[in-house]
Amino acid sequence: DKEHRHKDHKKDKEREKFKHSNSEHKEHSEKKHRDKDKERLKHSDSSSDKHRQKHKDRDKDKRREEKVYRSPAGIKSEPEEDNGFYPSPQHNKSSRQEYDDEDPKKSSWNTTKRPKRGNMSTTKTRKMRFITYKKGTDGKKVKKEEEEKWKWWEEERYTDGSKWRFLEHKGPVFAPPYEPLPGKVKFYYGGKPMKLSAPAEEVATFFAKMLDHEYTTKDIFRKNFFKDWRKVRKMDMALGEVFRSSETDKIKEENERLLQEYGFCIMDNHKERIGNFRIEPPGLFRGRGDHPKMGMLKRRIRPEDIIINCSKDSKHPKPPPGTKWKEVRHDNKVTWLASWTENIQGSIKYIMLNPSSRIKGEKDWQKYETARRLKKCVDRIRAQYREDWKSKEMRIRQRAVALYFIDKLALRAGNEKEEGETADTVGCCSLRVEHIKLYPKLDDQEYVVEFDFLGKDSIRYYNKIPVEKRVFKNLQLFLENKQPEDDLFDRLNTSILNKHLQELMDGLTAKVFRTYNASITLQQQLKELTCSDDSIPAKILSYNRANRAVAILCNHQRAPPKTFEKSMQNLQNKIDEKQNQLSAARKQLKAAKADHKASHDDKSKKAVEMKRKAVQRIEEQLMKLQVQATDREENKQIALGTSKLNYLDPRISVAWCKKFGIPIEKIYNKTQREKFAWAIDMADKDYEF
DNA sequence: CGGGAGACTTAGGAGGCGACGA
DNA sequence: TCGTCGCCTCCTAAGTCTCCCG
Repeated sequence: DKEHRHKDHKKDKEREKFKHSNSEHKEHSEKKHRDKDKERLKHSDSSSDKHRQKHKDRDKDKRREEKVYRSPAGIKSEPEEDNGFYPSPQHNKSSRQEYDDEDPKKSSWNTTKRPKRGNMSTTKTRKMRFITYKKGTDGKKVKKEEEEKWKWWEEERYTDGSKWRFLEHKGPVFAPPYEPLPGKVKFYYGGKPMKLSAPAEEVATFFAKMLDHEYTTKDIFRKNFFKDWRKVRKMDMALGEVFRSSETDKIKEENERLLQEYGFCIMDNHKERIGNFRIEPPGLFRGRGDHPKMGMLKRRIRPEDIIINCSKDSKHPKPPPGTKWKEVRHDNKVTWLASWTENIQGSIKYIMLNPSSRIKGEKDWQKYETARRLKKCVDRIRAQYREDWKSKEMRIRQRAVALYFIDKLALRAGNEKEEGETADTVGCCSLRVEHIKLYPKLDDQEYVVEFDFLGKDSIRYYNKIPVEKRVFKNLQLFLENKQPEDDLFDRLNTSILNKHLQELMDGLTAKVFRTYNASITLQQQLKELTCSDDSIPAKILSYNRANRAVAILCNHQRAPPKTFEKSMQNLQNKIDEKQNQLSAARKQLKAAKADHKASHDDKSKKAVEMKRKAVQRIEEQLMKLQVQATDREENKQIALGTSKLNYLDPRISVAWCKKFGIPIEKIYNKTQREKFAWAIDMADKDYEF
């Protein structure tokens, strides 16, 4: 249970094992510190203002002016063009821009310099073959399924900030309405049966569904739930038994049919998959970590809550019979198809496209191009922040130390959060005094900083790292005259930091460092770990290890699988068994040898050879099992998926596969291959991040 | 300039499903 | 054939960052 994580001491201890002072690879040579940090920098009014309680009124309905954009004609059938095979590194490169331009100023992702996206309807559609493997009907045969995929990455992009010209979709799928329990099922309160209205009953079932979950034992959860449930029951009394049961039964649609009907949209002449076309069903809010709002009722979303976004000349989606949309707008400066305001935090939720879509893919690609531009100037930036450690100004020193952490430890930026609205988690800029400990000497290391805080999703970050003396002295200075709950960087926030970064490099923000460091680490690790004469499984193990190095750097953790101990035990049993087999085989070999010594005949010689081979085979099998066990153990609390999906430039992996003859399916599953189609198509074996 | 709304990315868990071995 | 286990998909929370308004 995740929210126990930071409280459960044992688990924390376990986690600690996997965290170590990583990131040494980014250590740069340090000049001798002449600066004795003599000048004392004041931070008189330090931490006061950042701790103010903030209030806000989220319910204000600030409806913006409706923006209208003219769109060109609708869907046209895509021209058939067969160019290339899958994967196809040999596409016509001349037809697209080069993105790895040497001069960052000229980079094609620089918004102002971006080449124009032509009129989409005149652009010839480029396609690639996308192959998926499926089981045939006989259950055995593997069927190759080829599909033509649009190569959006070979087309020009919009330069005017618009995201599309034409957008048509069918709107979201609503959660099926509540079906009341049969009359004989009764609700008992204080031992007495009690009649509940359908809405009250529904909310009661939300709780009931979670009964075997840890959540329901939590005080805050129960309190929040009961408070909201009571509201529902009060409403019943006022309104009587009015429950919208109009569209009850016919909702049991086939999932596939629903997907086919609502799962796609037409954007700029192309059919694209929608990411989340289902509206989130009502239920009890499950926050992560120690969330003050856990257990609150997440209310049902109705058509009247939904804002639809589509192009004016498209066939607008129809609301369910007897209902209306909140609004239909035509804003092509955004990518979402529908949105609504959620009632727990008052934030907006969106329906957007799948990661395989052009609109997401372009953005993803752009993200890695920005990170690659950082690669070109990271030395300069590092030199600069090291220089800034000596600044006379407190704010500059804080900025420089924070940036150093973000770079070295891949910490998140750390926006300020509203107190009491969410779990108490922090990132770099929002670190508090209580989150770090300084050790001038620890074991055999000097100037060690110990980090211990809850980050995103209340995942604990624990790390002890030696830092440079100047950083250490600065930290001591920042800590002066502060309480544990005061901000470590009281003169800094993410907005200040990002503004500074923007000046250092166009498009640079704090999170670019995470992307950059993750990708460069993968590339380095792959270079280091891959042996060209290893077998394919051994190479894949190396890949996973490189991936794991990144996951550790980014602190991507998971709860150990529930069955972990058991499956580990099973594996261990297998290993033991193999070991027995091995010693048996060895004995037999010995016997055969003795036999051969005695008889010296051909038959016994053959027997010796046989036994020798058997021993060898078993040794190999044992080795394999042991490697598997190590791999699994190492991966116990590490989640590889997040970095693979969000931080690692897929072209590095693709290049690696091509270079070593690894089938791409070994490292990317179908979904991932769809998301990274652009990279699979364009990266050749020599790609350098 | 600060605060908040808005848009979009990043995140781990639940649950389903299929491969595989007993 | 059955049970186990690990992978995949879906889900939605929780971040980052930008923009706009007063």
